Amino acid sequence: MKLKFQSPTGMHDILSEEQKYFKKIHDAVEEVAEFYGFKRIETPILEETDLFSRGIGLSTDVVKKQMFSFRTKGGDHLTMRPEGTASVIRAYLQNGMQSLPRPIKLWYFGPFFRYEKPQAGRFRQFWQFGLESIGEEGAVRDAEIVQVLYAILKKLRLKNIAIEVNSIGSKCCRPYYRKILVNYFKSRSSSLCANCQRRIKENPLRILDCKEEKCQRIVLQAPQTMDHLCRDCHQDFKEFLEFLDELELPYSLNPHLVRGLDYYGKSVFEIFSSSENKEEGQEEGSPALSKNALGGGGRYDGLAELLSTKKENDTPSTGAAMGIERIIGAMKKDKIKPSHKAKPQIFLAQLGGLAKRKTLKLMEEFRKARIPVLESLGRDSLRAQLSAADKAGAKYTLILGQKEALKGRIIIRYMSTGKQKEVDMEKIVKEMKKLCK
RNA sequence: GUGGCUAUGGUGUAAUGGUAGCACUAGAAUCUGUGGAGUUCUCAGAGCGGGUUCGAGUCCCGUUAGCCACCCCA
Repeated sequence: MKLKFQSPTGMHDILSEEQKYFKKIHDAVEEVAEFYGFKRIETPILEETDLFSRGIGLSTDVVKKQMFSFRTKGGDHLTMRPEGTASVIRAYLQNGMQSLPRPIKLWYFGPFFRYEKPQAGRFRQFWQFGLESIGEEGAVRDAEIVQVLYAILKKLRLKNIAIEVNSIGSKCCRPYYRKILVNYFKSRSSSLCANCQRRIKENPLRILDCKEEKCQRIVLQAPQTMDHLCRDCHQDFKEFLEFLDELELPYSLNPHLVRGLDYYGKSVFEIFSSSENKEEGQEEGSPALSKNALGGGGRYDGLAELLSTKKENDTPSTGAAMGIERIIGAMKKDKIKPSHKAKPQIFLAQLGGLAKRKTLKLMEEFRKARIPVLESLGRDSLRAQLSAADKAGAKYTLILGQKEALKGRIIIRYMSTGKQKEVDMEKIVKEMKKLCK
């Protein structure tokens, strides 16, 4: 098929089938987040490039090679947002939310952009929702975020949700731990994959997350962050786990969990949906259980300060984000159908110019009465209209012909039996309201 | 950024290198005021560019896109 135009690589139209899933997820997020006191915020899709490069970290993949950046005619450097947290903190600072009672709890839902090679569950334009809880420290806020994410997934009836948690320490202990880790890896660098040998310098924490088998073996023996936390961070993490226990959340410790964005510190977590791999056709040796990251988050205490020119008060914050398309993927694997709206049961058919004019007006009356109706105003033959009504699965067809229009009457046709009756035009909306109950 | 697989109407598919066919969908007629079946008709196809060959949907190369894996992440 040759098309003159095609959507850009990794960017897709979201058609009505998919919209049902989006709506279902959006509604679940809205309901749960609002219940927990989060307020909706929507930030621009474009931001100054520096907001991300400073906020997310210059050495991260996201900033180094995944941003859609460009220069405006006026010379500004803008970037299509690759994630939400930096924007939300910018909005917090710009709108003087420092003067609001803490914590400031916000949620968002929208499209994000990363220049990557698309594959399963990974697109260049993708949708996320996120939660940010700004201005209060304490593990209870981290636990609350996890709880809200979990509640949303549960509301969507997802099964097999797993949460992995870790603490990567903060300013006070991470540098020290990093040094120990570097030493450890250096002494064994010959057994690491090429990638990880490079990482020793650039981002040693990420080695913990490497999937190469030989690296995994080294990582197993590596010093763990948890053993090198300062007292503060240790206490904080302990409390975090206690809250999770109390909430009876299905979490497990993953000492190798590190997040890809620089602003994280202390508690971090990721949420997975695992599902049995039972695709049609025989899969060649794929694992019986596939684990899919739906989202993740953690604490980012220093970000507000980093993004501000003034001296900010301490703004300890925590948050998380989840990928909509990935949740949809998990829903499909779990065979969860998005509830679809009841289909309209009424079809309006018309014959002749006068009737056509009246039909358009009649539609408006049905709309005001909140009764959905279908039509086929473009077709003139009654046969074609009835056929369309049938295909649409209408229960009743209202037939307004020239004769009826002149008399101020209209015909109700019961599609299953073929019986018809004529009623006054004025009473039709009321009548149908009764029938459709 | 690296690698693997794939590419035929709107959709799903078929054709030892030799006339691009089928099904569904859509539109219409049969029936100019009455749907569901039948019949008939219509719209509509090789991603793009090269090469091999008398001849390419089929083989080769390139390219683009899609899917998948690595990487990274949501």
